[in-house]
Amino acid sequence: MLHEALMKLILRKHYDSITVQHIIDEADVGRATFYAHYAGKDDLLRRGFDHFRAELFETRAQRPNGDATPQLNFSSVVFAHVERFKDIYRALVGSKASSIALREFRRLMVEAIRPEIAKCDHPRVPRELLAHFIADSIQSVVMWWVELHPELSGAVVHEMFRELVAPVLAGACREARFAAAAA
Amino acid sequence: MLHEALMKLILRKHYDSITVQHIIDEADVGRATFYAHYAGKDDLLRRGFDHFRAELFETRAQRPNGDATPQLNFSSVVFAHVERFKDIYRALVGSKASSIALREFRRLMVEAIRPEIAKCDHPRVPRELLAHFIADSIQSVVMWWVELHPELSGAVVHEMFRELVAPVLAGACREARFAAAAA
DNA sequence: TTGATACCGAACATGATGTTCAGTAATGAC
DNA sequence: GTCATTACTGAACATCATGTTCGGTATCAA
Repeated sequence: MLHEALMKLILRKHYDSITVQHIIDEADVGRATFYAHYAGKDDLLRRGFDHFRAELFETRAQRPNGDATPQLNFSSVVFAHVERFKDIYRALVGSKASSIALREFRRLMVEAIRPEIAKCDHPRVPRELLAHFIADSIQSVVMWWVELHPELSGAVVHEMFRELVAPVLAGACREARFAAAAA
Repeated sequence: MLHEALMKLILRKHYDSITVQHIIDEADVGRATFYAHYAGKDDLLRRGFDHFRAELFETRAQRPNGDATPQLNFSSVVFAHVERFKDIYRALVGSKASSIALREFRRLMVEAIRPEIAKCDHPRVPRELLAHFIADSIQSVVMWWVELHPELSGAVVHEMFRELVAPVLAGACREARFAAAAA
């Protein structure tokens, strides 16, 4: 209920101007109750990403990536998710909440990418940096999408993402180019 | 004086816990005076980037990029700048201020990159997205650097950045690969 | 019936914000 | 040297969100 209330409010007004009072009014919940569960509105927002995490890794589990080629299976799940909550993301980017939301988003992406590129090895770039780089690549495309071109479909933007990232992977992972083009 | 005071404080304590009172005490300035110049501490932080902008575009002006190949001249200036204020950046990333700092940083990068890739044309990705993508690539490498491996030198990290971005440019810009490798 | 658990909501202390205002210091023109 | 302008001072203030406390209520299970 609290998460839903927060999302409703985010669509209605700027995140920074939302107070705990607004949230509990919207959710029809007592003040003490709120603080019994969450440390504050930022905490509430952060924990909202738990749903996304569950969704993401559930899909990952279904499609295990056995071979050495990074297929970035999860990226389509990510773009589908963002498309679903596009309005929320657009509202979050550009508020002070973005430091929380983007940070959480980034953590998730790195976590999801790490196993994908476990077998890769770039000659001159540490694998950890590569993981962060790809994570931020997703974030980059997503931000451009929701902020400047929300009219585009998830599939189209996803394809642009693949175009941009494929050559990077090609430099680090054997046959990554083909894998990226195929999936 | 106010900018210096804020930087001192950022090194000493977490940005989020810094108040306007702290800043004016440190700078030995009256409260009313502060608000006469800045709308708040976030505004002060934001305007701090004006120095960086000046530095960046001054260098750009000195090294005009006449031909069609994006040399990303400015990127070395960026990494030098970050190295100089590494401690500040590290402190900023991970605070709520990062939404402000990163946003401002990103704007600057996009602004600087746009003319560099003016002559480029990716077959399947809009040029504007490419500009944002490269801007965020810088940000990505910088964040990884200051947050996780601050012991590395700017030159080393800069080289990693080139390695990661070169193949992307190669796909969009004629002879970009060579230009990136040379400069 | 009893105990546990969770929720309510008013009240409160705290602390930061941004504004106001009367008074002071410095700069520059005439 | 005087006057006007401009900028700074610092205390006081109203406002507002925060997070906590506490007595009381509802629900559910043993």
